[in-house]
Amino acid sequence: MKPEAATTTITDVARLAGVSSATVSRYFNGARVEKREAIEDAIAQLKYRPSIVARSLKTGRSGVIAVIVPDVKNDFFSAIVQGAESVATDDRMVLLVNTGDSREREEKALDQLLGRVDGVILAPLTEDEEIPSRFRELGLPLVFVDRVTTSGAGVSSVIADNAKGATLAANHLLDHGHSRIAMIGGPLGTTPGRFRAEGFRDALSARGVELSGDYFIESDFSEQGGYRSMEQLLRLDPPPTAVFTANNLMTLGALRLLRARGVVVPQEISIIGFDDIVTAELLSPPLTTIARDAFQQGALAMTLMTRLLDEGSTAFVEHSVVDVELIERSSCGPPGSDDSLISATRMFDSADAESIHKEKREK
Amino acid sequence: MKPEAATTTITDVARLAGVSSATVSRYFNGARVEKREAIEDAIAQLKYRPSIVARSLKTGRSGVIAVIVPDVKNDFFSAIVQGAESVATDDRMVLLVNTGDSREREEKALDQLLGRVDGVILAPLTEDEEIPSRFRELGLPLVFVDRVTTSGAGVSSVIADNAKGATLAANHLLDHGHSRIAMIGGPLGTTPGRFRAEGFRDALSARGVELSGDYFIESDFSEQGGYRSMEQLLRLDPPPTAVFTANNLMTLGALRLLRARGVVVPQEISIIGFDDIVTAELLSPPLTTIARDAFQQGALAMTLMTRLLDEGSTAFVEHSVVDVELIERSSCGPPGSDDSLISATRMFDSADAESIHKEKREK
DNA sequence: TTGTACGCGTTATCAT
DNA sequence: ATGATAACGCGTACAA
Repeated sequence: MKPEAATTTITDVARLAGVSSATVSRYFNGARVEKREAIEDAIAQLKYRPSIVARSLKTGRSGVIAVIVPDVKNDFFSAIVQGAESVATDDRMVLLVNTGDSREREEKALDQLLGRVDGVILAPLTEDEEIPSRFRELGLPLVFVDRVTTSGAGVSSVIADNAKGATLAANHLLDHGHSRIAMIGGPLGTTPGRFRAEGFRDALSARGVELSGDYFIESDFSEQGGYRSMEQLLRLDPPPTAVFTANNLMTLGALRLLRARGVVVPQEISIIGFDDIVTAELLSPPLTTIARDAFQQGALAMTLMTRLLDEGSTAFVEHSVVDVELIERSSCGPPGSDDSLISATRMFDSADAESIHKEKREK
Repeated sequence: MKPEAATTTITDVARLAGVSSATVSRYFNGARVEKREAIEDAIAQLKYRPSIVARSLKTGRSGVIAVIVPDVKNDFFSAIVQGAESVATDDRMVLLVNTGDSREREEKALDQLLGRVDGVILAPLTEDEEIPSRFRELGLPLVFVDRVTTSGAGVSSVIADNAKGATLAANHLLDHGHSRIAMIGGPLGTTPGRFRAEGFRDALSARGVELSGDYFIESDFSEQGGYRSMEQLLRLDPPPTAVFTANNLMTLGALRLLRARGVVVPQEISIIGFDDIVTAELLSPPLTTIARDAFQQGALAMTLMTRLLDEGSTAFVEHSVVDVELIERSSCGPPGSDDSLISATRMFDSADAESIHKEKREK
C-alpha cells in the first residue's frame, strides 16, 4: 500500500461525473457547463488537480515570468522584484532566480528557463553576452532591467540615469571644495559600471579636475570589493579627500574599512554612494547618496513585459530611463587637513585588511 | 514570413541525422550512440533545444526546487536562499518565490508550483495552515525553514533556537540593570513570533520581572510595525528603559522612530534586536543583536531536501535547530534617568508618527 | 545499440 | 453545450 501519488487525471473526473474529459476541461477554462455540480463533486471527491505541465505542453504557455538578477542579497535587486510583482497581472506569477554573479549559473538558468516561462526580465551579468538573439529565435519576450547588453538595441529596457547620477555626485563633491576626488567603480563591462565611471570622469573633467589613474579603481560591486578598494585608496600619497562609491554594497565596504581604520567621515574624508541603502540615515554619519526608485524600475520592466506579452512579442521596443536624485545627508563635507588623515592611515598595513569585523573607534 | 518559433522537435533532428527519435533521445540522456556526430550536426544546424515541459510531463520530474519566502526584501530570507543555492547539486536549479506576506499569494504560489517542481523549501506565513497534507498527497518533498506549521510534525524543518535567543536578550537587558523592559514582538501566529515572545517572557519571569501587558506589543515583523510600536511604547507612563525588538525590520523601524524623536540610544533607552542587520556595526550606535547564521540555515534546509529527494520522500524526518548568539555592540547600557526620556517624548503627539523621514538630532 | 509504438495529461478541432 | 479524437514533444518498454 504505497501512498504513491497515483495522479488522478481529468479523465477520472470525467468518468465519475458522467461527462467527457473535454467538458471537464472546458469547465476549468470557465465555460458554461450543464452538469457542473457533478463535475465539482467529482473534483472534490477525487482531489483532482490539473497538471500544469500537461497544460503547458498543450498550450505552449505557462503563466510564469522569470526575473533573473545577479544578486538577491542586494536590496536594490529585491526592490526591483517587488516592483515587478506589484504590477504583474493576476494570471501570471513571477519567479525569481539568482545567478550569484556567476556567468555559468546565468547560462544554466537561461537554459532551464527557456521554454518553461512566458517571458524573462533580466539583469545581465555583463554587456558582452549574446543573449537577445537566443530570445528572438525562440520568440520569447525579453526585457532588460538595470543592465543591457551591447547587442540589445532591439530589446526593451529600463535602466537608471547613471550618467546624471554620476554627474550629480561629481558636482556635489566639487561644490564642497574637493579636488582630490577618487571613485570606486563597478566592472566596466556592466552597464551601470561603465556609465557611472564615464559620467563621473566627464563631469569632473568639465570642471577642470581629472580622475587620474590611481584615483579610479575598477572594483566589482561587492562589499568586499569596496572594502579593499578603499584600503588601496588610503594608501595613496596623497590620499583622496572625497570618494564616490558606485553602488550600495561597495559603499558599505568602504565605510566598514574607514571605521576599522578610525577614519572619520566626513571630517577626514567625504563619501557619496550610488543607490540608497535602507539604513542610510541611521548610519554614522547618515549617508549621502544618489538614489533612484528601484521599485518603480521593476514595475516599469514588468509593464513593458506585459505589453510584449499582450501585443505580441515583436510589437515594439522601448527604452525607459528612471530618474535619479541626490539625497543629501551628512557624509560629505569640505576637505579636511591632509595631515590628520595621512598620519592616521599610515599606522596600518595591508595585513590588517581582512579584519573586517574589527571595531575600533579610537583614532 | 512570421518568425513564429516553429518549434523544431526531436523528430526533426532524428530525420536529419538519419536515425530514430529514440536514438536522439538516448543521446541526450548520455547513452553511447553510433552516429552521434551526425546527431550533433543536426542539432546544431536546426538549433534544436529539447522541450523541458514535454520532458517533465513524461518523466514526472523537473529538476527544480522552489524556495518560498514571505519577503525577499528581508536580508534574512535572501541569505537563506543563498545558503540553499550553495549546496544545491548541479542538476537542480533553485527558484525563489516571494509571497509578500500575503496569504493569497502564498496559496497561489503553491497552486502554481505543485506539479512543476520536485520539492519545496517553505517559510510559511502562519502556523495554522494546512500545508503538509497537500504535499503528502502529492508525494512532494517539503522542508520548512525558519517557520513551521502546527500540523507539521512529520515535516523536516530547520529553525533557529528562538527561545535561547530570547533568553539571551532578556538576560542581557537584566544584567544591565533594567527592570522596565518591553518587547516588540512578531505575530504570535508565526513560529519565531511565538517562541521569541514566550522565551522572553519566561526568561524575564525567571528573574522576577514580569512582561506586563502594555510592555508587550504584538507587531508584524515589518519596519513600519516597529516604528509604530516604539512610538506606542514611548507614550507609556512610565516608558520602558529597554526594549527587545524581535526581528531586523522592526528593529530598524524602532531605531528610526527613536532618531526622529531625538531619543538617544543607549543613554536614554537600550535596544537589542533579533537577527543581524548587514549594517549593524555601522549604525549609530552599533546595534547589539541576537544573530544566527541564516546562510547556514538555508544550506541545511537544502541538505535535508536533497536527502528527501535522493532517499525517497517519506524516508525520514529531521528537525534541525541552528544556534544563535549574542553580538554585543553598543546599543545597550544601564537604564537612564527617567526624567530626561519622559520629558523628551512628551513633546510630541501622535500626528507626528508619519514623519518617518524627519531627521532631528537635537534633543 | 537501434527502431517501433505507445502514453504522459491536457487542450483544440470538428462534428453533433 | 457536448463527445470523440488528434495532437503537444518527449521517454521508454519491447522486440530486434
